[in-house]
Amino acid sequence: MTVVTRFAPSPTGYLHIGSARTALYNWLFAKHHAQYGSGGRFLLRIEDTDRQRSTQQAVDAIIDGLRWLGLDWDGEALSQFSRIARHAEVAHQLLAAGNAYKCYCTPEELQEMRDAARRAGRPVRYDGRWRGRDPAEAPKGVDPVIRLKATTEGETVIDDLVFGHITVGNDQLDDMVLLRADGTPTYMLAVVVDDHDSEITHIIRGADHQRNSFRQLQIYRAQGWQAPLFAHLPLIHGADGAKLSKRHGAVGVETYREEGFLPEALCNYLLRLGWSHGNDEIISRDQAIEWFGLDAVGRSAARFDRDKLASVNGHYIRQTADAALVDLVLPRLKASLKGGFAVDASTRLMKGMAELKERAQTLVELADNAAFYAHTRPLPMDGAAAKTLDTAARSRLRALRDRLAGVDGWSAAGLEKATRAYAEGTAVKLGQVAQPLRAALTGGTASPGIFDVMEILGRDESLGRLDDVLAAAK
RNA sequence: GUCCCCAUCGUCUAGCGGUCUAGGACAUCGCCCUCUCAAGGCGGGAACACGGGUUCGAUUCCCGUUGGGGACGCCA
Repeated sequence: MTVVTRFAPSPTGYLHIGSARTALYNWLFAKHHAQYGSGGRFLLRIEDTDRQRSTQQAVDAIIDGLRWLGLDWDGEALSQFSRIARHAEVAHQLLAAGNAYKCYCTPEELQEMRDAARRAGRPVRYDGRWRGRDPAEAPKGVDPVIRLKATTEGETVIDDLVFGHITVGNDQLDDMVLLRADGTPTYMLAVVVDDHDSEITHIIRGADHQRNSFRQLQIYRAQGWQAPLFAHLPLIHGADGAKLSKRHGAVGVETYREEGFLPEALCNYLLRLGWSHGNDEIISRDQAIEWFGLDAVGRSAARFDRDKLASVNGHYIRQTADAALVDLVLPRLKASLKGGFAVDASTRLMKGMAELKERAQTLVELADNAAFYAHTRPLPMDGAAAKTLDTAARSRLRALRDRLAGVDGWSAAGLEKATRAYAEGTAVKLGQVAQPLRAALTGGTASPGIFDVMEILGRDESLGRLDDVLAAAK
């Protein structure tokens, strides 16, 4: 049997980090079955029936996010809105079959009903007052909604692929609205119809949909349709243990992209957040496809830990080819350095990347650390660097300057040798010379090995930067 | 309030009755390396929520308590 999964986001303006994980799991599940089972497809459907919220930009944000993460879908993305006629058709079938009925309650009446229930400590739900009522009693001028005539006795059980048996009494499920007064379908109806028509076999979605699944199951039953299998994913929480939302800060995938996280790293982190394969932490996409299964998905909610994400990102940065990192970092540097962007920045970055990438957890950090390579003279000094360049340090640099200038070939090894010889000759620790050098050449107090830096900068640039500092001292 | 679900280090997790004096990763602390910062190596501290069962034996199974989360829309 071919597995068919889907990701069905509603366009809210960004791809939520939790939705991204849901998409990833659906994608992996389908890919796994495509490669190691008897077939798998992953579909994308945009739940855009709420016309107010659904803008093209919001849809684009989701699609961009998925593309960036490398989660491709089979076929065209389906617009749920394009299928409202079909949804209405099913609602009317349900009505004709006696599995649904018209309800003439006004929104105010429903609100009162809920308030009263809450006050009395009763469960808050529709009391079914139009369930058996004669439509002849319908009030004038009120357009009815169509509600499902839900089963009231017994219980509904889901054999959840991650939670196991979950049960709810049918008396807990009320007669939900299928078709609004204006004739448009509700989410509850549209999802079921679309999932059925698309022949979805596995619905993998957040645990916040658990209750919806029970209710939707009743629609499948009423239509005599075979229901798909359900797998609910524990939610991702913020540091405070509550469902991850805007108030927790960055919640959209594109924010992480801007903050310099690699898509592979984000996917790896998200994969491990709620799913495990023994003690494996860094898992390639191919391995993930091979190993992924719903049985290893955890059942408790996980807190989003940015530090761990950053650590994983650091791993991926170190794994990424130098040239690719240069391409990623160059635009960031051009934007931040503006006019101070040196012509041979790209060449220097390429040479220095191997050492640079050991020292960064994000592309933002990488760009910051690489800025001294890309900057034109004179280099700006940060506070600590300026402090390092005190009178004593400057005089040492002045003495060292010509020795360096005399080094044949300007290689890191030769420069180091000359510097060490100078330090030994003047009974000064290497650090007392190397740190001022670092400050003068990079404008900071932390950098890759300073002799490598000098080699990459080249003789003219290095000496020039040194002279800038020495001249400023006069 | 009603219903559903969850429960191992600070965090993510391994564990699927005895292999547990509970393993890994992130974070944290210390040491090594060292021209700085990283990376890397070594090491330390840190958890089975509680109470009952079941069993020869429970982190693992069952029940309860406590704690936490989610859902209760003519939103999706």
